[in-house]
Formats: sequence, structure tokens, C-alpha cells
Amino acid sequence: MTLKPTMNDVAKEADVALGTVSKVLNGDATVKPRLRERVLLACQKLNYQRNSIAASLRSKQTHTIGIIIPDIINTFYATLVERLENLASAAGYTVVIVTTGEDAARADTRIEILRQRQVDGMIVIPSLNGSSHLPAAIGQEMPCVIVDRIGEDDPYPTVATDNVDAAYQGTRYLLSLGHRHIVLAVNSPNLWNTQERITGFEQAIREANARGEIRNVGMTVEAARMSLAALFRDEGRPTALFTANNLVTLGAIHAQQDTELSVPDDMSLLAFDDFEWLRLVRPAVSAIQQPIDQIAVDAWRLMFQQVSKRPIATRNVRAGAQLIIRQSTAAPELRGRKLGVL
Amino acid sequence: MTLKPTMNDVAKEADVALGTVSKVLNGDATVKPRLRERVLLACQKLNYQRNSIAASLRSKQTHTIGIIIPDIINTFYATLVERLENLASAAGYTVVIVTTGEDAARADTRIEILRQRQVDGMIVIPSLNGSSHLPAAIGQEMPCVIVDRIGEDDPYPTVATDNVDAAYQGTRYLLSLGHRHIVLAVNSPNLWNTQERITGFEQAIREANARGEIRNVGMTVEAARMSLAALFRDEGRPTALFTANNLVTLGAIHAQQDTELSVPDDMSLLAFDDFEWLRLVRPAVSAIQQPIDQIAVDAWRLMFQQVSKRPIATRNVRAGAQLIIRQSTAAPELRGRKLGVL
DNA sequence: ATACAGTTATGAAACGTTTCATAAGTTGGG
DNA sequence: CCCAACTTATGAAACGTTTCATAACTGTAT
Repeated sequence: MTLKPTMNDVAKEADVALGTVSKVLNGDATVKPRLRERVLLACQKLNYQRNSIAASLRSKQTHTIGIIIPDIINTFYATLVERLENLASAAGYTVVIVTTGEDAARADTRIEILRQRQVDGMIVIPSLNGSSHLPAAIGQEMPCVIVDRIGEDDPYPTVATDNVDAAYQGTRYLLSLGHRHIVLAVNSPNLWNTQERITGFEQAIREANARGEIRNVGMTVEAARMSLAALFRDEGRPTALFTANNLVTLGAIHAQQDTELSVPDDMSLLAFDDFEWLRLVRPAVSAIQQPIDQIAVDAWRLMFQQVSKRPIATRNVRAGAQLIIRQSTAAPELRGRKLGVL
Repeated sequence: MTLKPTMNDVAKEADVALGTVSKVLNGDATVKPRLRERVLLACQKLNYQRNSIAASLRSKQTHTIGIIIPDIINTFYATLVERLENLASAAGYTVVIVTTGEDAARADTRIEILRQRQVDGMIVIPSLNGSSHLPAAIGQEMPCVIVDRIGEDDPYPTVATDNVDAAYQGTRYLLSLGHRHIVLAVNSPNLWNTQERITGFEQAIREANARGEIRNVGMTVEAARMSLAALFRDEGRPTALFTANNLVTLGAIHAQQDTELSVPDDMSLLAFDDFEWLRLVRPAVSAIQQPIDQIAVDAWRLMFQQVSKRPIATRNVRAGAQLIIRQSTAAPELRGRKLGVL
């Protein structure tokens, strides 16, 4: 009783062959109801629990997917992970989540461990600095999907928000309110994501023949806070600020409170990436909401198609974002305009 | 080249016995440097990667710890998981995170899967409704640590905030500001956690001979919002509100914005459980900050002691919380008092 | 009865490690 | 130079499944 019962024990108890027990437990149809019953009964009686390590060794399938993300505390990634876990477990898969803290070297270590654990596939959100050598660490044969921070020429299927369009739509919205001078605040300009958002922004600006600027506000919330506070105090400030991700948005809200700039009277604020608390700060912040559910569904689909060796139709999925209008965006006041022009 | 190299291949390449390769890779000291070098070289040459599934099958150790939490999107749990993952991976362990969505049945399913995957231990934050039958699902022999939502008589080691003391200190602080009528808003009164917070609250109230009430505001943010908005509009409202967890806090902030009650002029607000955004809403909310780092360290220690079969000194660890004073708490205004007394 | 084609059940091999009893090699003392 | 006492290397067994070739049943048509 001290040792866990194995399939062998079950086989003896039910007086059948070992292989038959395996068949029953794997739902093989070529076993007659009578026997099946006997086996199931024996399992129950012995309180048998399958050892999936042994199963994996033989079958070379772990039914495990590794998920590699920069940071689980970030709500965007946490939400994505939660959705992915639900989808995976519904399909009989377990997920192993590893975090990199934006450190490519650590990412490599973790990927190595996942490989050793024989995961069936990996869903990866690359670290800021290291997507180029990712294929080397992951390997060619490993099923893989790159999510969110896709690169220019990823060798794996990719899923992400349609950043160009999202930034374009957001900028168009600000322009439609009457803004003629808009700043896009970014913090990691060499990320492909950011490049795309800049592209969308600039296209809208160009079409409207307005004035658009890109401002790099640094890698931390505090850096962004400082940089944007300086911007807010500048008489030549824009009439609208578009923050390119939630770290920058956080810095902007801090800066707004530091400088007591009135939003949206003195300046409109539009955030890329929505999250719960944007509804609760005052004024509530308008935002571009990324299609997290859609991204999760597509990422899982692309992963599942690979692990079940089905062909993949579209390798690069782009999901559309949605504009959520709250209180932080409005038409620019003339006063503000004048100051800006001065 | 198409097949992955195994230890056998390495052994052949280095012209040593299979067992020797195993020894080298496990850092066994009884192998001479010369041989070790040969083996390591062969590994490199073949680009060998250990198959930990096979290792686990034989050694009956997976170096994997299951972490069972209600919800990964909740910042408190996400932070805890992040800390635990760091501690675990530093010790050569991998964590598998599963979420229950507060559903005890789903928790059971996930625990079953973790057992099948032969995890070495489990760190569990029980679901709201199901900690009583947990031992049945987890099993006696499984190393386990219960975190945060401990029960009255858990059979496993436990780690949690010292809720009684934290609530006591928070209430004392409000009393020290001069408040004589305080409401503690809770949402899951039968949770042991909540019971403890109520105990601490009531003790402080009793000692000060003040007026304290417990108000059950329901299980969702929306329910709390409604319930608290009603409270805020009530002329007989208290001069201070103490929210017992972050879900209720969220409801309170919504309700405050709905009713435009002035905080802290008309009412002080103190939150149990601090999180980043409490600094960014206006007024910034004072809070009891739970010692997440401490909890993670203790939980991991208790787990590690179990899996490495070391004796455990203190089975039930309670970590002290910290009061963070921001802008939402102040002395009650006389005007407010009068209204309240009327 | 007999042969034949389907169905069902069997049991040995295989998966890639770790473990451990034992063989082989090494050292030092008499 | 031999033996005891270590140290170091070996290789077979074991871990608990899945897989698959084959054996044992069925039932039907001759």
C-alpha cells in the first residue's frame, strides 16, 4: 500500500494483460465493454493514477507547452497567459510559464530547460533585446509561435495586434478632434512593435498634414515621468499626447499629477494598451484596447496545428484593436492652441 | 543527425561507459578530470541535451513544483508567483502554475493532473469554497505548503500575512486619527482570512470603545460598488471605511467616484492589500501592504525543506504587514461627525 | 467440420535515464 | 612483490508506460 499502484498492478487485479490496461486508459475502441469495465473497476479499486512521466518517455509527447514571457506582473501578459492556459487545458495540454525579466540570456537558460523537459512546443513573447538569436535557442524542429513582439522576419508563425492600423486609427481619432500637434511617446524605439506604431502614427499625421513628433522617454516609469513632466511644463507642448505602451502611460499619469496639467483641457491623452485602472484614474483615460482574447485564440490555434501536424494556413496573424473613448481626450482649447503656437 | 543524441551516443563518442556519462553530468566527484573532460567534449561535439523526462522516470524526482492559485490576473498572486518562480529556479526547480478561477472542482482536476505529472510538491492558495477537502485531493505524502488563505486546521505548513495584527494596526491607526465610527467592508465573511481581519478589527474597536460595523458587500466589484455607494449616500455613514481586500477596494473607489463623496474630508478610506494603482488614483489610497516577498521566501523555504527531507521548525509562519499612509486617511471633520450623529 | 476474415487481447521490446553491485585500477605498507 | 584498502569505471537492471507484431478468439460461409 505504501507504493503507488502501477498499470501492472491494475492488470493483475483485473486479470488482463498490461497492454490492455493501456488501451482502456487511452480510450482505444478495440476493447470489449466487458473487459473495459473490469479494468476501470480495478483502477478505481486500487485508486490508480497514471504516471504521465513514463507515458511521455515512451510516446515522446509531454502534452506540455512552454510559455515564455517577459514579466507575469504585467497585466497584459498575465491576461494572455490566463487565456492560453484555459485554451490549452481544454485541449488536454499543460502549460509551463517561464519569465525572462526582459533578459535575453535568462531567456536562453529557460528555453534550454524547457527543451530538456521535452515540451511539445513553445509560445514566446521575445525579450526586448533578444529576438534575433531566438531560433538558435529554440531550434528548427520545435513547434513555436511568436506573440506580440514579432520581428521583421521571424522563422515561426506570429500573432500580434495590428500595430500600424491601431496607431493609425488612434492618431486619426485625435486629429478628428481637431488636434494639429501631437506627440507620440515611446520607450523602446528599436522594438519592431514600436516601429509599427510609429509607422501608423506618421502615416495619419502625414495624411492630415499635421505636426507629429516622436519622443523617446526612456525605459522606466520614472524616466518617462520625468521626461513627460518636462514636456507638460513646456509652453510649446502639443495639444495631445499618445503614449505607445502601458509603461509610458503610467509615467504620463504620474507626470500629469506632478504638474497638475489639466487633462483634457490643456492636453488630451490617449493610451496604447488598455487596462482596468485606466477607468479609475481621473480623468479616465481613453485607450487603444489590444485584442488579447483574439491573440490568445490565434496563438493557441497556430500552436495546436503544429503539434498535431496539421498544415497552417496563415502564418502571420494580425488582430485589430479597438478604440475606447473615455474622458481624457477632447477637442483642443483655443487657449491651448495659442500657447502652443507661440 | 535527425535523431537527438542520447547518453549512449555520448558514451560511444567519448569511449566510456554509459554510467560514467551519467556521473559526469550529475557532477559526481568520483570521476577523474581526464575522463570528465572527454565526456564533456563529446557532449559538446554532439550537442547533447539531457532528457529530463527519462531522468525523472528513473529517479522519481521531477524537480517540479506545482503552484495552484485562484487567478493569475490578480496582481497579488502574480507577484507571489513571480517571486516563487525566481526562488525555485535558483534552486534548480521548475514551477508549473495552474489557476482555479476560485472553482474548487476545477482545482481538484488540476491537482490531479499535477499528481499525474509527478510534481515533487505543491504550493497552494486554496479556492474560496474549497480548502476543507484539499488534503484528499493532494494526498498525505505530497509535500505541500498552504499560502495566504489558510484554514483553521490545515494539515500542511502554512504561510500568510498576520491578518489579525494587520487589521488591528490599521484600525488603531484610524482610531488614532480620531474616528469613532468605522465600517469594515468584507466580501467573503466565511473565509478564515476574513475572520482574522474581523477579529483584529473588533479587538481594536473594543479596546477604544468605539463603534465598529462589519458590512458584507458581495462577491463582485459591481456588488461592492452598489453596496458601498448606498453606504456613502447614507447620512448615518461612518467617518472611515476599511476595505478588507482589493476587490472591495476597487468597488469602494468606483463608489466614491459615483457618489462624488469627498475623501478624506467626508470619509477616510483605508485599504487592506496595497497595489501600484492605489498611488495613482486621487486621492491616493492609504493601505495595509502585505509582505509578499516575505511570504514567498517562507513558502519556498517550507517547500524546499520538505522536498529535501529536512525537518521543519515552525509550521505556521505569519508575516507582518506594513501601513502605507497616503492621502485618503485624515482626521474626521466635525461637520462629518455631526451629520453622522444626527 | 473447416477455412477464412475480422475482431480482440497479449506480451515483449523500447523509450533514455539513474542506480548499484561489482569489476578494474591504483596506492601504500609489509 | 603481494595483498589489503581504497578509488574509479563499468554495465545490467529498473523506472512505468506505449507500441506493435502476433496470438487467440469470433462468427460466417463453405
